[in-house]
Amino acid sequence: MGPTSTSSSAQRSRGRPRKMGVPEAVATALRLVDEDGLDALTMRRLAAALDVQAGTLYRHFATKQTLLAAMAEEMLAGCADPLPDGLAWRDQLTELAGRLRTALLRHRDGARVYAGTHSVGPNTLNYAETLVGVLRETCPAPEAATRTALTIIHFTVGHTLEEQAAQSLAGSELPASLTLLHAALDPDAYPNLAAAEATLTSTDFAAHFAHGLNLIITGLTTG
Amino acid sequence: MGPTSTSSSAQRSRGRPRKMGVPEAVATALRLVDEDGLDALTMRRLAAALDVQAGTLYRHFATKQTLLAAMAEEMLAGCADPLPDGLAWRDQLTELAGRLRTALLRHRDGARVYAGTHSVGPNTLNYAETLVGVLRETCPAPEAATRTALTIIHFTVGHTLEEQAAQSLAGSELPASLTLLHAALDPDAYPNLAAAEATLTSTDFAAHFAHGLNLIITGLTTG
DNA sequence: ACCTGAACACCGTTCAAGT
DNA sequence: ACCTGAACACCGTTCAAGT
Repeated sequence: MGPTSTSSSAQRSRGRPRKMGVPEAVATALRLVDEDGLDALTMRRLAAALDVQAGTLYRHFATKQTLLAAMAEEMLAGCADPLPDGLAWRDQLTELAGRLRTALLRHRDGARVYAGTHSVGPNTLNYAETLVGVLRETCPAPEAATRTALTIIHFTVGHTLEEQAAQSLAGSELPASLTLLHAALDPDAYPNLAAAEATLTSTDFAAHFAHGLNLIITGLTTG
Repeated sequence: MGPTSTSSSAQRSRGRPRKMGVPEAVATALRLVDEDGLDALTMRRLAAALDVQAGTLYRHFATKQTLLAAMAEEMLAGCADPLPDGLAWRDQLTELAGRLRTALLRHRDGARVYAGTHSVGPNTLNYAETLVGVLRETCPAPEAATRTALTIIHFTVGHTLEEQAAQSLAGSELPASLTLLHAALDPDAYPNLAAAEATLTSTDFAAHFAHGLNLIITGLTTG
C-alpha cells in the first residue's frame, strides 16, 4: 500500500522520529511545564506532545507521580558538580544551597515539582552526599550534620516555593494581590506588618534567601 | 402530595438542616481532607457532603483556590494567641514556630494546603504580626526582622511538608520506600549518606525541627 | 513486544432555568 | 435571592485488541 521504496525504518521516522524513551518524555514534560505551568502538565498533553497515545506513557511510568519524580531528578543535574577548590566551608554551603535554589528556579513551578516527589536517583543522592559531606567536616556530631543538611534543604524548598508562587502570580494578579494585602494591613491592627510591608512585598528574593541561609550557617558556628 | 401537616420549614430541615455557609463549608472541607487526604478533596465531593449541588459552591467560593485559602486561614486559628508572660525572646520564637508546625500537623496534608495558598485573613496576619513583633525587639535592622520571620515560616513549611509526606506514605508504601532508599545507598558511592541513614530515616521529626529552628535562632544572636 | 482505541470513573467550572 | 440540572471540556488510568 505504501510506496515500495520506503523502508520500514523510514516509515517509522515519517513526521517526527518516534520519540518515546524515558529521557525524551521527561525533557518534553519539563518543556510543557515551562510553557504552561505544572497544572497544565497532563498525561494526555504529554502524550500528544510525544505523538503517542496517553496509555502508552504507562509503559514507561507506573503513575504520574513517577513521572514527576523523574522530572525532579533531572532538574538536579549538575547540583553535585565538584566544588571550586579553596572554598571555606561556609562558602561551600552557600554555593550548594544556591545551586539547589537555582536548579528549582530554572523551571517554572520547579519547587512544586520537587516538593511533591522523593527521588532516589543519582543527581538527588549525589547532591545530598555532597552537602552532608561538607557538613560532617564542621559539625561536632554526625547526627547534627544530617539534620543541618535537612534544614538547609527544607528552607531552600520552602523559600523557593514562595518565590515561584509570587512569580507565577502573573501580570494582572500580582498588583491585585498586593493591593489586597495593602488594604488588609491596617496600621492600627497590624503595626509591625505595616512597617514591614516594603520588605514583605520586595521582589529581591535573592536577598531574602541569603539572609535566611546566613542565619542557618551562622547558627552552625555558634551552636 | 406530601403530608399536609408538614410545614415548609420542617421540610427544609428534613434530613440534615441546610448547611451552607462559608464556615460550614470550610469545616466540612477540612474534615474531608482529614479523612481521605487533599487529593480526594473535590468540589463535587464537598458539595455532596454539604447536601448541595456542585455549582452552588461557586456562590461562596470563586474558585477551588479560594476554598483552599479559607481552609489555610482556618487552620491558623489560635496561632497568634497571647504568649505566656516572662518568656525569653528565644523561647517566644520557639513557641511561635512550634504553633505553626502544630497547626499544620493538626490536619492531614495541612502543610500542602497551606503552601498552596496566600491568605490575608486575620489568623494569618495576626500570626505574622506577632512573629515580626517578637523579632523587632531583638533584630538590629527592621528589614532583618521581616526577613527572619520569612525564614522561620519557610523553614517550618518546608519541614512540615516533608514530615507529612513521610506520614502519608501509608503502611505498605513506607517500608517499600525505605527499602528502596537503603538499596540505593551504596556505601562506596555514598559514604556520607550511608553513615547518615539512621538519622535520615528517623521519624523523630520533632527533633529535626528543633535542630533547624535552633540553628536559625542561634544565628540571630551572633549574626 | 509495543502501541492504539476506547472505555471507566471521574474532574473544575458555567449557566440557563426553576422556585 | 438562591439553588438545581445539565452541560462543557477536560482528567488519570486500564486493558482488550491489533501489528
